[in-house]
Amino acid sequence: MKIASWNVNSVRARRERLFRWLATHEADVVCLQELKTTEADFPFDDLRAAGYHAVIHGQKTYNGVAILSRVEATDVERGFGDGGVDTQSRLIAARVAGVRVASVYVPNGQEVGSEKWGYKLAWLGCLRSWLDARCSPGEPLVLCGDFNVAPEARDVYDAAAWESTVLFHPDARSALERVRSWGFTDTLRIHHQEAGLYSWWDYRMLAFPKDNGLRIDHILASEPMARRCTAASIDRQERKGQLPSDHAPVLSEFRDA
DNA sequence: ATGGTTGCTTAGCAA
Repeated sequence: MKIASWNVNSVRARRERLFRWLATHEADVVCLQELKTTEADFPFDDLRAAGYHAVIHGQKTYNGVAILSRVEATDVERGFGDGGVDTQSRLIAARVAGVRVASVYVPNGQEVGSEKWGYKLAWLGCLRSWLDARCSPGEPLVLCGDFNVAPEARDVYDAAAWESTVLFHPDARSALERVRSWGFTDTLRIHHQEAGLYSWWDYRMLAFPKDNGLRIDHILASEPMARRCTAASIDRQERKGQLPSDHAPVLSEFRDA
């Protein structure tokens, strides 16, 4: 099973690129983030024609997450399901061919110390609570998405400079580690140890040509899935050319149970 | 050096 995760930064703006990418990579499951649209404007019909079912937790203008799958998903959950205060569409989970898949868009946090920063750290705490309450480390589970946090210095082009920002601040890294330590393995690091593997580059300041990137998109696997992980990669190619997303897709492959 | 770019929505915000 080939599983991908991609922050498309508007599914409408990325429509052509998305369909071209799906046809090229033939993933079994694709988690999307930052749809920036509701179900009304989501291309369900064209995706069906391309061979994908889709379940989405949409939102107008901001956020929005989806799971595309060759096999139809069941047991769909939208949000933390706690009847709580979270009005932003940042989590969808479902079962696909015996594997539980979650697509998350963690808040960016904007500026350390801001209200949005507090929301980011609280949201990551809610994600850990959701895992504790609704999931088991012993089940086949993959948690995919834009976490808006780079785990380690080797995931950041200039760690010292980025440590004071929301994407690599020690408090953000601690909050991410608290999620990971629930029982996940970072699948990219099963297969690749080198520094400089990035999934996001700022649109500004020639960040991509200079390779000033960070690895903030992750496919985390529970132990039963980590054992089955045979490959992991980042599709840096997709960041090139005219009007790309600012994120590259990340991919991991899993052998059958 | 608070710049620079993209998307949504239409002047300003979010990333």
